[in-house]
Amino acid sequence: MARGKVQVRRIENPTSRQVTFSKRRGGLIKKAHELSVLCDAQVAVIVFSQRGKLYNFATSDIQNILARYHEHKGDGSDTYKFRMEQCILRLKKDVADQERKIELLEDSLRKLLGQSLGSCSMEDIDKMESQLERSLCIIRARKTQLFHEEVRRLENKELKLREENARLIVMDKGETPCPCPPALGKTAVLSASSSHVETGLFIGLPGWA
Amino acid sequence: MARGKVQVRRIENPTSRQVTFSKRRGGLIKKAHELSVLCDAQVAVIVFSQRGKLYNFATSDIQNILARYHEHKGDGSDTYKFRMEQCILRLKKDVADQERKIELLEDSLRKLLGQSLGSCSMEDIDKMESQLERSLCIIRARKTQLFHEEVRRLENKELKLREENARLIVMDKGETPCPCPPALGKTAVLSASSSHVETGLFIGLPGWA
DNA sequence: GACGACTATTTATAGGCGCC
DNA sequence: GGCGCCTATAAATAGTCGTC
Repeated sequence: MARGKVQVRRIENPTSRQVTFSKRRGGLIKKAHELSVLCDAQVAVIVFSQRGKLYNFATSDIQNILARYHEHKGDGSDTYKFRMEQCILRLKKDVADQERKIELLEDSLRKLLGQSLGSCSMEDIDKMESQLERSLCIIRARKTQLFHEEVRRLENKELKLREENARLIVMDKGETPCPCPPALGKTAVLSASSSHVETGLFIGLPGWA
Repeated sequence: MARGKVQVRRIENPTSRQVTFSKRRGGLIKKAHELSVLCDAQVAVIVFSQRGKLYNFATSDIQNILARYHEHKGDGSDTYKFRMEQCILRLKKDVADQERKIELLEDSLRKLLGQSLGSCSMEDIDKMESQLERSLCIIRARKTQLFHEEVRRLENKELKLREENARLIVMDKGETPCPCPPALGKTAVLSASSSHVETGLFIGLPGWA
Protein backbone atom coordinates (compact mmCIF):
# COMPACT_ATOMS: atom_id res chain seq x y z
CA MET A 1 0.00 0.00 0.00
CA ALA A 2 2.93 2.11 -0.31
CA ARG A 3 5.30 2.22 -3.21
CA GLY A 4 2.81 0.34 -5.32
CA LYS A 5 -0.77 -0.75 -5.04
CA VAL A 6 -1.40 -4.09 -3.39
CA GLN A 7 -3.34 -6.90 -5.00
CA VAL A 8 -5.27 -8.97 -2.56
CA ARG A 9 -3.76 -12.33 -3.39
CA ARG A 10 -1.21 -14.64 -1.87
CA ILE A 11 2.32 -13.20 -1.89
CA GLU A 12 4.49 -15.76 -3.66
CA ASN A 13 7.89 -14.64 -2.37
CA PRO A 14 8.21 -16.38 1.01
CA THR A 15 10.46 -13.74 2.50
CA SER A 16 8.25 -10.81 1.69
CA ARG A 17 5.22 -12.87 2.67
CA GLN A 18 6.78 -13.39 6.08
CA VAL A 19 7.66 -9.69 6.40
CA THR A 20 4.21 -8.59 5.34
CA PHE A 21 2.68 -11.08 7.77
CA SER A 22 4.67 -9.62 10.63
CA LYS A 23 3.84 -6.02 9.77
CA ARG A 24 0.18 -6.50 9.02
CA ARG A 25 -0.36 -8.76 11.98
CA GLY A 26 0.89 -5.97 14.22
CA GLY A 27 -1.32 -3.51 12.39
CA LEU A 28 -4.38 -5.73 12.74
CA ILE A 29 -3.88 -6.17 16.44
CA LYS A 30 -3.28 -2.47 16.90
CA LYS A 31 -6.52 -1.71 15.05
CA ALA A 32 -8.36 -4.26 17.17
CA HIS A 33 -7.05 -2.62 20.30
CA GLU A 34 -8.03 0.86 19.09
CA LEU A 35 -11.51 -0.34 18.20
CA SER A 36 -12.00 -1.88 21.61
CA VAL A 37 -10.86 1.27 23.43
CA LEU A 38 -12.48 3.91 21.23
CA CYS A 39 -15.84 2.19 20.99
CA ASP A 40 -15.93 0.26 24.24
CA ALA A 41 -16.37 -3.04 22.44
CA GLN A 42 -15.17 -6.56 23.19
CA VAL A 43 -12.76 -7.73 20.52
CA ALA A 44 -10.85 -10.94 19.99
CA VAL A 45 -8.38 -11.65 17.20
CA ILE A 46 -6.78 -15.02 16.61
CA VAL A 47 -4.11 -15.48 13.95
CA PHE A 48 -2.19 -18.59 12.91
CA SER A 49 0.86 -18.10 10.76
CA GLN A 50 1.36 -20.37 7.80
CA ARG A 51 3.64 -22.48 9.96
CA GLY A 52 1.16 -22.84 12.78
CA LYS A 53 2.39 -20.23 15.22
CA LEU A 54 -0.34 -18.54 17.24
CA TYR A 55 -0.81 -14.80 17.75
CA ASN A 56 -3.82 -13.40 19.48
CA PHE A 57 -5.36 -10.32 20.99
CA ALA A 58 -8.38 -9.99 23.20
CA THR A 59 -9.97 -7.41 25.39
CA SER A 60 -10.55 -9.08 28.75
CA ASP A 61 -10.39 -12.84 28.97
CA ILE A 62 -10.55 -14.56 25.62
CA GLN A 63 -12.39 -17.48 27.23
CA ASN A 64 -15.27 -15.16 28.09
CA ILE A 65 -15.41 -13.83 24.57
CA LEU A 66 -15.42 -17.31 23.09
CA ALA A 67 -18.10 -18.45 25.52
CA ARG A 68 -20.16 -15.41 24.57
CA TYR A 69 -19.53 -16.18 20.91
CA HIS A 70 -20.85 -19.70 21.38
CA GLU A 71 -23.94 -18.45 23.18
CA HIS A 72 -24.66 -16.12 20.29
CA LYS A 73 -23.77 -18.56 17.59
CA GLY A 74 -26.80 -20.43 18.54
CA ASP A 75 -28.27 -23.30 20.36
CA GLY A 76 -25.04 -24.51 18.78
CA SER A 77 -26.14 -28.11 18.53
CA ASP A 78 -23.15 -28.87 16.33
CA THR A 79 -20.66 -27.12 18.55
CA TYR A 80 -17.81 -29.10 20.03
CA LYS A 81 -18.52 -27.72 23.48
CA PHE A 82 -22.22 -28.48 23.13
CA ARG A 83 -21.48 -32.06 22.13
CA MET A 84 -19.13 -32.49 25.09
CA GLU A 85 -21.76 -31.17 27.45
CA GLN A 86 -24.36 -33.52 25.99
CA CYS A 87 -21.92 -36.37 26.44
CA ILE A 88 -21.33 -35.44 30.08
CA LEU A 89 -25.05 -35.21 30.79
CA ARG A 90 -25.65 -38.60 29.19
CA LEU A 91 -22.82 -40.20 31.18
CA LYS A 92 -24.06 -38.69 34.42
CA LYS A 93 -27.51 -40.10 33.72
CA ASP A 94 -25.97 -43.52 33.02
CA VAL A 95 -24.06 -43.37 36.27
CA ALA A 96 -27.20 -42.45 38.22
CA ASP A 97 -29.19 -45.23 36.55
CA GLN A 98 -26.50 -47.77 37.33
CA GLU A 99 -26.30 -46.49 40.88
CA ARG A 100 -30.01 -47.19 41.31
CA LYS A 101 -29.68 -50.60 39.73
CA ILE A 102 -26.78 -51.45 42.05
CA GLU A 103 -28.80 -50.39 45.08
CA LEU A 104 -31.71 -52.57 44.02
CA LEU A 105 -29.43 -55.54 43.41
CA GLU A 106 -27.62 -55.06 46.70
CA ASP A 107 -30.93 -54.81 48.49
CA SER A 108 -32.18 -58.04 46.92
CA LEU A 109 -28.92 -59.74 47.74
CA ARG A 110 -28.94 -58.53 51.34
CA LYS A 111 -32.49 -59.74 51.81
CA LEU A 112 -31.68 -63.12 50.30
CA LEU A 113 -28.79 -63.38 52.75
CA GLY A 114 -31.21 -62.60 55.58
CA GLN A 115 -29.90 -59.08 56.31
CA SER A 116 -32.00 -55.96 56.88
CA LEU A 117 -35.32 -57.77 56.85
CA GLY A 118 -36.81 -55.01 59.00
CA SER A 119 -38.52 -53.36 56.06
CA CYS A 120 -40.11 -56.57 54.73
CA SER A 121 -43.80 -57.31 55.11
CA MET A 122 -44.99 -60.77 56.02
CA GLU A 123 -45.88 -61.23 52.35
CA ASP A 124 -42.32 -60.37 51.26
CA ILE A 125 -40.92 -62.76 53.82
CA ASP A 126 -43.18 -65.56 52.59
CA LYS A 127 -42.09 -64.98 49.00
CA MET A 128 -38.46 -64.97 49.97
CA GLU A 129 -38.86 -68.13 51.99
CA SER A 130 -40.42 -69.88 49.00
CA GLN A 131 -37.70 -68.58 46.73
CA LEU A 132 -34.95 -69.72 49.06
CA GLU A 133 -36.56 -73.14 49.33
CA ARG A 134 -36.69 -73.41 45.55
CA SER A 135 -33.06 -72.28 45.30
CA LEU A 136 -31.95 -74.82 47.89
CA CYS A 137 -33.84 -77.49 46.04
CA ILE A 138 -32.14 -76.61 42.74
CA ILE A 139 -28.72 -76.36 44.33
CA ARG A 140 -29.09 -79.69 46.06
CA ALA A 141 -30.22 -81.28 42.84
CA ARG A 142 -27.14 -79.91 41.16
CA LYS A 143 -25.00 -81.22 43.98
CA THR A 144 -26.54 -84.66 43.54
CA GLN A 145 -25.86 -84.49 39.83
CA LEU A 146 -22.23 -83.56 40.41
CA PHE A 147 -21.81 -86.44 42.83
CA HIS A 148 -23.37 -88.88 40.40
CA GLU A 149 -21.05 -87.71 37.67
CA GLU A 150 -18.05 -88.05 39.93
CA VAL A 151 -19.14 -91.52 40.98
CA ARG A 152 -19.59 -92.60 37.37
CA ARG A 153 -16.20 -91.19 36.48
CA LEU A 154 -14.53 -93.09 39.30
CA GLU A 155 -16.42 -96.31 38.55
CA ASN A 156 -15.22 -96.04 34.98
CA LYS A 157 -11.68 -95.56 36.18
CA GLU A 158 -12.01 -98.51 38.50
CA LEU A 159 -13.28 -100.67 35.66
CA LYS A 160 -10.34 -99.70 33.44
CA LEU A 161 -7.88 -100.44 36.22
CA ARG A 162 -9.47 -103.84 36.88
CA GLU A 163 -9.21 -104.69 33.19
CA GLU A 164 -5.58 -103.63 33.22
CA ASN A 165 -5.07 -105.80 36.28
CA ALA A 166 -6.61 -108.79 34.56
CA ARG A 167 -4.32 -108.29 31.57
CA LEU A 168 -1.28 -108.07 33.80
CA ILE A 169 -2.26 -111.27 35.62
CA VAL A 170 -2.66 -113.11 32.32
CA MET A 171 0.74 -111.86 31.11
CA ASP A 172 2.54 -112.85 34.33
CA LYS A 173 0.81 -115.84 35.92
CA GLY A 174 3.53 -116.54 38.51
CA GLU A 175 2.86 -113.45 40.72
CA THR A 176 0.32 -112.93 43.54
CA PRO A 177 -2.85 -111.24 42.19
CA CYS A 178 -2.72 -107.95 44.14
CA PRO A 179 -2.32 -105.04 41.66
CA CYS A 180 -2.70 -101.29 42.22
CA PRO A 181 -4.12 -101.29 45.73
CA PRO A 182 -3.65 -97.52 46.27
CA ALA A 183 -5.79 -96.56 43.21
CA LEU A 184 -8.64 -98.84 44.22
CA GLY A 185 -8.45 -97.62 47.80
CA LYS A 186 -8.81 -93.98 46.78
CA THR A 187 -11.83 -94.72 44.57
CA ALA A 188 -13.57 -96.51 47.38
CA VAL A 189 -13.08 -93.67 49.84
CA LEU A 190 -14.40 -91.06 47.40
CA SER A 191 -17.55 -92.88 46.39
CA ALA A 192 -18.29 -93.66 50.01
CA SER A 193 -18.09 -89.98 51.03
CA SER A 194 -20.21 -88.88 48.06
CA SER A 195 -23.03 -91.29 48.75
CA HIS A 196 -23.00 -90.21 52.39
CA VAL A 197 -23.49 -86.54 51.49
CA GLU A 198 -26.12 -87.46 48.93
CA THR A 199 -28.12 -89.18 51.58
CA GLY A 200 -27.79 -86.13 53.83
CA LEU A 201 -29.00 -83.97 50.98
CA PHE A 202 -32.26 -85.85 50.62
CA ILE A 203 -32.85 -85.98 54.35
CA GLY A 204 -32.48 -82.17 54.34
CA LEU A 205 -35.46 -81.80 51.96
CA PRO A 206 -38.61 -82.80 53.85
CA GLY A 207 -41.67 -82.30 51.63
CA TRP A 208 -40.76 -79.49 49.19
CA ALA A 209 -41.49 -79.36 45.48
CA MET B 1 -7.13 9.69 11.75
CA ALA B 2 -8.28 12.17 9.36
CA ARG B 3 -9.21 15.78 9.96
CA GLY B 4 -7.53 15.62 13.32
CA LYS B 5 -5.31 13.23 15.18
CA VAL B 6 -7.10 10.53 17.15
CA GLN B 7 -6.51 9.84 20.82
CA VAL B 8 -6.82 6.24 21.78
CA ARG B 9 -9.49 6.59 24.44
CA ARG B 10 -13.19 5.97 24.69
CA ILE B 11 -15.24 8.30 22.48
CA GLU B 12 -17.71 10.00 24.79
CA ASN B 13 -20.25 11.14 22.18
CA PRO B 14 -22.46 8.07 21.69
CA THR B 15 -23.37 8.92 18.14
CA SER B 16 -19.88 9.35 16.89
CA ARG B 17 -18.80 6.32 18.93
CA GLN B 18 -21.39 4.24 17.09
CA VAL B 19 -20.30 5.66 13.71
CA THR B 20 -16.66 5.06 14.44
CA PHE B 21 -17.50 1.55 15.60
CA SER B 22 -19.24 0.78 12.35
CA LYS B 23 -16.44 2.19 10.21
CA ARG B 24 -13.52 0.73 12.10
CA ARG B 25 -15.18 -2.63 12.48
CA GLY B 26 -15.43 -2.82 8.69
CA GLY B 27 -11.81 -1.75 8.41
CA LEU B 28 -10.64 -4.33 10.93
CA ILE B 29 -12.40 -7.14 9.16
CA LYS B 30 -11.10 -6.00 5.80
CA LYS B 31 -7.55 -5.98 7.20
CA ALA B 32 -8.06 -9.42 8.66
CA HIS B 33 -9.22 -10.70 5.30
CA GLU B 34 -6.26 -9.15 3.51
CA LEU B 35 -3.84 -10.63 6.00
CA SER B 36 -5.31 -14.08 5.57
CA VAL B 37 -5.14 -13.91 1.77
CA LEU B 38 -1.79 -12.17 1.36
CA CYS B 39 0.05 -14.29 3.90
CA ASP B 40 -1.86 -17.52 3.71
CA ALA B 41 -2.72 -17.38 7.40
CA GLN B 42 -5.74 -18.50 9.39
CA VAL B 43 -7.44 -15.52 10.97
CA ALA B 44 -10.48 -15.14 13.18
CA VAL B 45 -11.95 -11.88 14.46
CA ILE B 46 -14.80 -11.67 16.92
CA VAL B 47 -16.33 -8.33 17.89
CA PHE B 48 -19.14 -7.52 20.28
CA SER B 49 -20.62 -4.06 20.11
CA GLN B 50 -21.26 -2.22 23.34
CA ARG B 51 -24.83 -3.42 23.20
CA GLY B 52 -23.93 -7.06 22.70
CA LYS B 53 -24.35 -7.45 18.96
CA LEU B 54 -21.92 -9.94 17.41
CA TYR B 55 -19.77 -9.37 14.32
CA ASN B 56 -17.19 -11.86 13.23
CA PHE B 57 -14.84 -12.86 10.47
CA ALA B 58 -12.93 -16.07 9.97
CA THR B 59 -10.99 -17.78 7.25
CA SER B 60 -12.44 -21.25 6.91
CA ASP B 61 -14.58 -22.58 9.72
CA ILE B 62 -14.32 -20.59 12.90
CA GLN B 63 -14.86 -23.79 14.91
CA ASN B 64 -11.62 -25.21 13.55
CA ILE B 65 -9.75 -22.06 14.43
CA LEU B 66 -11.13 -22.05 17.95
CA ALA B 67 -10.33 -25.73 18.41
CA ARG B 68 -6.83 -25.08 17.17
CA TYR B 69 -6.60 -22.12 19.51
CA HIS B 70 -7.53 -24.31 22.45
CA GLU B 71 -4.99 -26.92 21.46
CA HIS B 72 -2.28 -24.29 21.35
CA LYS B 73 -3.40 -22.52 24.47
CA GLY B 74 -2.12 -25.33 26.40
CA ASP B 75 -1.37 -28.64 27.65
CA GLY B 76 -4.01 -26.44 29.22
CA SER B 77 -4.65 -28.25 32.43
CA ASP B 78 -6.83 -25.30 33.36
CA THR B 79 -8.53 -25.13 29.99
CA TYR B 80 -12.27 -25.59 29.79
CA LYS B 81 -11.95 -28.22 27.09
CA PHE B 82 -9.30 -30.09 29.05
CA ARG B 83 -11.48 -30.13 32.14
CA MET B 84 -14.45 -31.38 30.15
CA GLU B 85 -12.36 -34.16 28.67
CA GLN B 86 -11.09 -35.17 32.09
CA CYS B 87 -14.65 -35.20 33.32
CA ILE B 88 -15.73 -37.44 30.44
CA LEU B 89 -12.89 -39.86 31.04
CA ARG B 90 -13.70 -40.05 34.73
CA LEU B 91 -17.38 -40.66 34.04
CA LYS B 92 -16.59 -43.36 31.49
CA LYS B 93 -14.40 -45.09 34.05
CA ASP B 94 -17.18 -44.86 36.62
CA VAL B 95 -19.64 -46.36 34.17
CA ALA B 96 -17.27 -49.24 33.41
CA ASP B 97 -16.64 -49.89 37.10
CA GLN B 98 -20.34 -49.90 37.87
CA GLU B 99 -20.94 -52.17 34.90
CA ARG B 100 -18.52 -54.70 36.38
CA LYS B 101 -20.09 -54.37 39.81
CA ILE B 102 -23.55 -54.96 38.34
CA GLU B 103 -22.35 -58.07 36.55
CA LEU B 104 -20.86 -59.45 39.75
CA LEU B 105 -24.03 -58.71 41.71
CA GLU B 106 -26.25 -60.22 39.03
CA ASP B 107 -24.08 -63.29 38.94
CA SER B 108 -24.28 -63.72 42.72
CA LEU B 109 -28.02 -63.19 42.62
CA ARG B 110 -28.50 -65.68 39.78
CA LYS B 111 -26.50 -68.30 41.62
CA LEU B 112 -28.44 -67.73 44.84
CA LEU B 113 -31.62 -68.24 42.83
CA GLY B 114 -30.19 -71.50 41.49
CA GLN B 115 -29.60 -70.31 37.94
CA SER B 116 -26.48 -70.89 35.83
CA LEU B 117 -24.83 -73.17 38.34
CA GLY B 118 -22.89 -74.83 35.51
CA SER B 119 -19.74 -72.86 36.29
CA CYS B 120 -19.76 -73.64 40.01
CA SER B 121 -17.37 -76.09 41.56
CA MET B 122 -18.52 -78.52 44.22
CA GLU B 123 -16.92 -76.25 46.76
CA ASP B 124 -18.92 -73.24 45.53
CA ILE B 125 -22.09 -75.26 45.66
CA ASP B 126 -21.38 -76.33 49.23
CA LYS B 127 -20.80 -72.75 50.29
CA MET B 128 -23.98 -71.60 48.63
CA GLU B 129 -25.97 -74.37 50.20
CA SER B 130 -24.70 -73.37 53.64
CA GLN B 131 -25.44 -69.75 52.91
CA LEU B 132 -28.97 -70.49 51.74
CA GLU B 133 -29.58 -72.61 54.82
CA ARG B 134 -28.40 -69.77 57.04
CA SER B 135 -30.61 -67.34 55.12
CA LEU B 136 -33.64 -69.57 55.43
CA CYS B 137 -32.97 -69.93 59.11
CA ILE B 138 -32.79 -66.16 59.59
CA ILE B 139 -35.87 -65.53 57.49
CA ARG B 140 -37.89 -68.13 59.32
CA ALA B 141 -36.78 -66.67 62.63
CA ARG B 142 -37.94 -63.28 61.43
CA LYS B 143 -41.22 -64.80 60.33
CA THR B 144 -41.67 -66.29 63.78
CA GLN B 145 -40.93 -62.97 65.36
CA LEU B 146 -43.49 -61.21 63.17
CA PHE B 147 -46.12 -63.80 64.05
CA HIS B 148 -45.38 -63.47 67.76
CA GLU B 149 -45.71 -59.71 67.53
CA GLU B 150 -49.00 -60.02 65.69
CA VAL B 151 -50.29 -62.49 68.24
CA ARG B 152 -49.32 -60.24 71.13
CA ARG B 153 -51.00 -57.31 69.39
CA LEU B 154 -54.20 -59.26 68.91
CA GLU B 155 -54.16 -60.66 72.42
CA ASN B 156 -53.83 -57.12 73.71
CA LYS B 157 -56.75 -56.05 71.59
CA GLU B 158 -58.79 -58.99 72.78
CA LEU B 159 -58.04 -58.10 76.38
CA LYS B 160 -59.14 -54.51 75.86
CA LEU B 161 -62.36 -55.61 74.22
CA ARG B 162 -63.09 -58.05 77.00
CA GLU B 163 -62.60 -55.27 79.58
CA GLU B 164 -64.91 -53.04 77.56
CA ASN B 165 -67.44 -55.88 77.47
CA ALA B 166 -67.25 -56.28 81.21
CA ARG B 167 -67.83 -52.56 81.71
CA LEU B 168 -70.81 -52.62 79.36
CA ILE B 169 -72.33 -55.59 81.20
CA VAL B 170 -71.96 -53.81 84.52
CA MET B 171 -73.55 -50.61 83.13
CA ASP B 172 -76.53 -52.45 81.61
CA LYS B 173 -77.33 -55.58 83.67
CA GLY B 174 -80.68 -56.30 81.99
CA GLU B 175 -79.33 -57.26 78.52
CA THR B 176 -77.95 -60.60 77.25
CA PRO B 177 -74.14 -60.64 77.58
CA CYS B 178 -73.17 -60.89 73.91
CA PRO B 179 -71.26 -57.72 72.92
CA CYS B 180 -69.08 -57.12 69.84
CA PRO B 181 -69.20 -60.62 68.40
CA PRO B 182 -67.69 -59.58 64.99
CA ALA B 183 -64.53 -58.07 66.59
CA LEU B 184 -63.90 -61.08 68.77
CA GLY B 185 -64.54 -63.46 65.88
CA LYS B 186 -62.00 -61.75 63.68
CA THR B 187 -59.36 -61.84 66.38
CA ALA B 188 -59.88 -65.52 66.91
CA VAL B 189 -59.51 -66.34 63.21
CA LEU B 190 -56.30 -64.37 62.91
CA SER B 191 -54.55 -65.84 65.90
CA ALA B 192 -55.59 -69.31 64.83
CA SER B 193 -54.09 -68.89 61.34
CA SER B 194 -50.88 -67.39 62.69
CA SER B 195 -50.20 -70.16 65.17
CA HIS B 196 -50.82 -72.70 62.40
CA VAL B 197 -48.18 -71.17 60.13
CA GLU B 198 -45.78 -70.84 63.03
CA THR B 199 -46.03 -74.53 63.63
CA GLY B 200 -45.34 -75.22 59.95
CA LEU B 201 -42.30 -72.94 60.15
CA PHE B 202 -40.64 -74.97 62.87
CA ILE B 203 -41.42 -78.25 61.15
CA GLY B 204 -39.65 -76.85 58.08
CA LEU B 205 -36.37 -76.47 60.01
CA PRO B 206 -34.98 -79.93 60.77
CA GLY B 207 -31.60 -79.66 62.50
CA TRP B 208 -29.82 -76.56 61.14
CA ALA B 209 -27.80 -74.03 63.07
C1' DG C 1 17.10 -14.56 7.80
C1' DA C 2 15.03 -11.52 11.33
C1' DC C 3 14.34 -6.98 12.71
C1' DG C 4 14.30 -1.77 12.98
C1' DA C 5 14.37 2.51 10.56
C1' DC C 6 13.15 5.26 6.66
C1' DT C 7 9.98 6.97 3.23
C1' DA C 8 6.94 7.31 -0.71
C1' DT C 9 2.59 5.92 -1.24
C1' DT C 10 -1.68 3.73 -0.51
C1' DT C 11 -5.34 3.07 2.88
C1' DA C 12 -8.28 4.06 6.49
C1' DT C 13 -11.13 7.06 8.37
C1' DA C 14 -13.09 11.61 11.08
C1' DG C 15 -16.07 14.78 10.14
C1' DG C 16 -19.66 16.35 7.07
C1' DC C 17 -23.85 15.97 4.32
C1' DG C 18 -27.97 13.82 2.48
C1' DC C 19 -31.27 10.08 2.56
C1' DC C 20 -34.55 6.84 4.74
C1' DG D 1 -30.61 6.57 14.58
C1' DG D 2 -28.42 4.10 10.75
C1' DC D 3 -26.20 4.09 6.29
C1' DG D 4 -23.67 5.58 2.25
C1' DC D 5 -20.86 8.95 0.03
C1' DC D 6 -17.26 12.59 -0.01
C1' DT D 7 -12.84 14.59 1.22
C1' DA D 8 -8.90 16.08 3.78
C1' DT D 9 -5.80 14.11 6.41
C1' DA D 10 -3.81 10.61 9.74
C1' DA D 11 -2.15 5.82 9.65
C1' DA D 12 -0.48 1.84 7.67
C1' DT D 13 2.72 -0.22 5.09
C1' DA D 14 5.73 -2.11 0.64
C1' DG D 15 10.01 -1.72 -0.61
C1' DT D 16 14.61 -0.75 0.66
C1' DC D 17 18.74 -0.40 3.41
C1' DG D 18 21.60 -1.30 7.49
C1' DT D 19 22.50 -4.11 11.62
C1' DC D 20 22.99 -8.37 14.09
